[in-house]
Amino acid sequence: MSEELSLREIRLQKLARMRELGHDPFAVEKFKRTDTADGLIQNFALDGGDLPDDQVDQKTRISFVGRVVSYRLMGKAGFAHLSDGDGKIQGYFRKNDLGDTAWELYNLLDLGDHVGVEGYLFTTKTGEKSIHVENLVPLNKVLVNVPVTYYGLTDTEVRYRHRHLDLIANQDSRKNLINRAKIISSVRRYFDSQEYLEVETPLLQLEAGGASARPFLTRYNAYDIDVKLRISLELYLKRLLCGDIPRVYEIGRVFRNEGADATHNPEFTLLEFYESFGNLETMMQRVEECFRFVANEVFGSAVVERADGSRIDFGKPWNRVNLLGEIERFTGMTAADLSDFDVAIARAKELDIPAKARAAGDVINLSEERNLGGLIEKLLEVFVEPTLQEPTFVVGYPIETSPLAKKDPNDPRMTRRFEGYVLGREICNAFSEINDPIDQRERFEQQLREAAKGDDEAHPMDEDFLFALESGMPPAGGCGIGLDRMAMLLTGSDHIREVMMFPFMRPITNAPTTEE
RNA sequence: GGGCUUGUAGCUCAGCGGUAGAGCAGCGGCCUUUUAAGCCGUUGGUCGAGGGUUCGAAUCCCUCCGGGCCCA
Repeated sequence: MSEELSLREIRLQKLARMRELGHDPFAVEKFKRTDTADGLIQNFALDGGDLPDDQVDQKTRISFVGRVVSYRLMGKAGFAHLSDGDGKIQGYFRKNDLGDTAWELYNLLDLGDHVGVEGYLFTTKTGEKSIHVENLVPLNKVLVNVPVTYYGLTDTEVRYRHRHLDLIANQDSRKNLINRAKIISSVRRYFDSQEYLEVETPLLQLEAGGASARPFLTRYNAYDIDVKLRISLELYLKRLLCGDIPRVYEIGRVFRNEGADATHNPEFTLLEFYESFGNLETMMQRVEECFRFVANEVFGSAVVERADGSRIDFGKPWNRVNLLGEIERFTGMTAADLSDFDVAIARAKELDIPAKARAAGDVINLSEERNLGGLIEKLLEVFVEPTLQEPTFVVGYPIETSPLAKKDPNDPRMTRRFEGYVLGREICNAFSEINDPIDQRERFEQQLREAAKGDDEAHPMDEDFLFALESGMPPAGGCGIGLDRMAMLLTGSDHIREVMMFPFMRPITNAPTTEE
């Protein structure tokens, strides 16, 4: 073979030679495998199978399919490790046992090719459980280098842009991403087991509501109208409560037109669930049960041990604290101090809150705060959130930032809303849902006033939703959980991209070569 | 949006003003139980892109394009 040939050309020639030999890899449609790699290794041990070579049970023939991840040719015999993704097992190939054709096929293999093998199990001189291959069937031919080397693939950009390579090369990535899928499947099983109905609601909406975020805009040509991609699931799910579906949930993609960082991707997977005749305490129980259920199902224990060695116990109830109480505890600002915006700002200056924020490694600029609710949430974020390492529900959120939550009957400034925190990170948001259509309309009107003042994340008016409330919605609790963040929490991942198969990546404009 | 950091062979990385390197992968040999096989030989690079400084730039400077971390 000419040495000037590219890697691709060399492999195409090998492919051509395989076809000459009557073994076109791409013509093969199926290959029956009897075992997985992990299964073979385990059964091997169960059989007491570490037999010396002369006692090998040649009757137990097995077939296996895998990708070539190592290749050692030694004259007229050779080895190759075959991976089925989750595990790998070594194959031993001998010219005398394979015959001339299969032996040449073995010689034509490259790292990354898929092959089917048939043979029997044996243990090598050095003690590795292996397949003594008697028949070899190439199942494809890779045309580029596949990163199956000892060094693996560490370039994060390549890992995210070409996830299949990451899945081949990195067992840790593979495990995280598979666990993410299992977590979501387990969440679904939990709600199914609790008589919740799983539904799907529209992604294309005329007004994107249910959360504070800017939507993506798109165009519906047939109707000649602008539409928006949803930013939450909330309003349609509550319309189903109005339709007397008492327990309903959706796991779906939502889209928020904002920056991407370690905890944000422009599209992410949201779980929202609503339960008629329940309130925020009901939601707390659901969250506790759901995390316990998922931890047990996916990780085999209510105590989750994360990759970084830390442990979280979902077996016990979450801590419950009052938002204003915690702010007073960590800042000295009392509920009375936080009863009026101007009073609060003056008191914050007295207590030198900005300096305390700097001491905590954060920033509070009092002149940037526009209303009491915003200030309260800022204080929470800077002084309280970092302290919430154990699973904790923080109860009682300001009315200005909670336009869909019922008022607290004991404090008109606050709502019957909580957020759940673990390891200092917000993990869920829940409340007793407003079912008073008059109250809800007033809240929306207040949001319109905020929008007029320049808040581009203020909630839009939604007459169809209000009509549903006027038709009668039972009292209900509702809760949202970002499942990507839940997966980060449970797998110990520090970046949202580690638990999303295909995170959004900025396009490459000066197109570098991705092959050759 | 701001700061720091990073981009060199298919992969993992070194080189940081003086003729682009190593290991692995690839290609040609030898080798019928190897283990990141070994031995001999060998191919492979617009050093992310563009501009500047310099006798000379992967290296120093500027802009841009990606990635990561921190902050907003």
